Amino acid sequence: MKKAEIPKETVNRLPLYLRCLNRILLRGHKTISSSELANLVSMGPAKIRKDLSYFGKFGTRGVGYEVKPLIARIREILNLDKNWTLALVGVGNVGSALLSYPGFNRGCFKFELIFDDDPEIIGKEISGKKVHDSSEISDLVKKSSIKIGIIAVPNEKAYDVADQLVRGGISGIINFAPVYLDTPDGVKVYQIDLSTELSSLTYHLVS
Amino acid sequence: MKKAEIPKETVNRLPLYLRCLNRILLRGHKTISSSELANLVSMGPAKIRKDLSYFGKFGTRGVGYEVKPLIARIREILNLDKNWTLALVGVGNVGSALLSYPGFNRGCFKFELIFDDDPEIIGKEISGKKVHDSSEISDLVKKSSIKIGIIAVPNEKAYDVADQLVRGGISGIINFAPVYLDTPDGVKVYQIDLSTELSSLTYHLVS
DNA sequence: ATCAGTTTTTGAATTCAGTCACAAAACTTG
DNA sequence: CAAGTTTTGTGACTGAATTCAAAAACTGAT
Repeated sequence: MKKAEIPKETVNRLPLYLRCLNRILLRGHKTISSSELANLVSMGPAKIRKDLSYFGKFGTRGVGYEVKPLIARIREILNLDKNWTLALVGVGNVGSALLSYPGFNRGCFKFELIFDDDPEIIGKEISGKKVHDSSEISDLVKKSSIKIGIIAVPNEKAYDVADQLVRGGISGIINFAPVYLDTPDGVKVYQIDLSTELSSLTYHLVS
Repeated sequence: MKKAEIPKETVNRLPLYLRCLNRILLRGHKTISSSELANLVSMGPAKIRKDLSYFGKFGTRGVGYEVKPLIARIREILNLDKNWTLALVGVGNVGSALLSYPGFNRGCFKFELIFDDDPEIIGKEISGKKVHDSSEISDLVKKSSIKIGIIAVPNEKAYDVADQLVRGGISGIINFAPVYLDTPDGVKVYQIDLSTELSSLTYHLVS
């Protein structure tokens, strides 16, 4: 596994680069230099060069980086060249927002199973998928090959949902409920919490 | 400004501590030790002590930290003891989710102005606030004392909205559109991007 | 072909964050 | 009040990430 050598901070920046490179490509540029890219993401060019150097030699000196192969390589490193199916739990405001979210990295993410516990919604179709009862989470997930679950339910219910997802054999969770989930070692949790983001912002905003 | 000495990683963790401490307080605990808190957030206790030590001596040795004063102090450091009013642009799925988001740090965040460009929605009331036309953003924001704007519109429109917010005199933006906004120096942008989070996750999920 | 101008590559130097380990402090118990 | 226990606070250490700078490689022009 060569991966282990790539610093985690670098990995965290890759999706950011990817987003910029895709836009660059759309604009028709074939190459980009580290300092151009650095400008676009408000960083130092040296950091970008170092980051990219961790997984091979991409640039040609005097010219810059070829956009297309660079995109392909980053997607490969992040495993975005594979197809990922998702289970979504909770079709409230957040859940619906996710379902209608347009740019899921060029279709490599797809919602496969959708759950809710509202009898009004269960059985209906949303985005062409039938909504299942939340009590069936572990069963249905187990039968599928889904590796990622997304939790978009009220706080109190998040614990139980996480538990069911884990029992269904999930290996990654994205949790929109602002509570801390205690999961076994093999299961990675990503917490997305608006008030946390807001707090980081207010710290910096006072003159 | 003493702030400058606090490592940014520490600041990033404060909201996390805050969330846990609030829950601890609800459970009726008056004090908490660094190792108890460490367990709750899956970290080493030393890191927590170090973090807290950056802004004063809080704990009493042999006992731990008093929860209430600690919460108060963290809220103060993050400037959460002040009232923050927000401008929300875009009342689609994401926008609605935000409006109905319950725990905005004990009411220190409040949506004051709401905008959209859909004639069907403009003029209507949502959460007790009238929805204004997006073309009025810079004017209305300028007249208000709002410092934070939230962008929850489709990608292409995000640039223009950001521009208007900046002209309205905003100093922080939270952007849910997965595009990079180029703002003047005084304006801080926080990017929230689901596919970025997902990508960080997929990197780690392959055996 | 050579030179000037760019821009990557890469190891070294620096800065920053995290861990460790222990002294000092406060509380508890007899 | 003294001995024992717990837990903080912190300086020294270790390791990771970032920046720096010298060397190498490409382009285009003369």
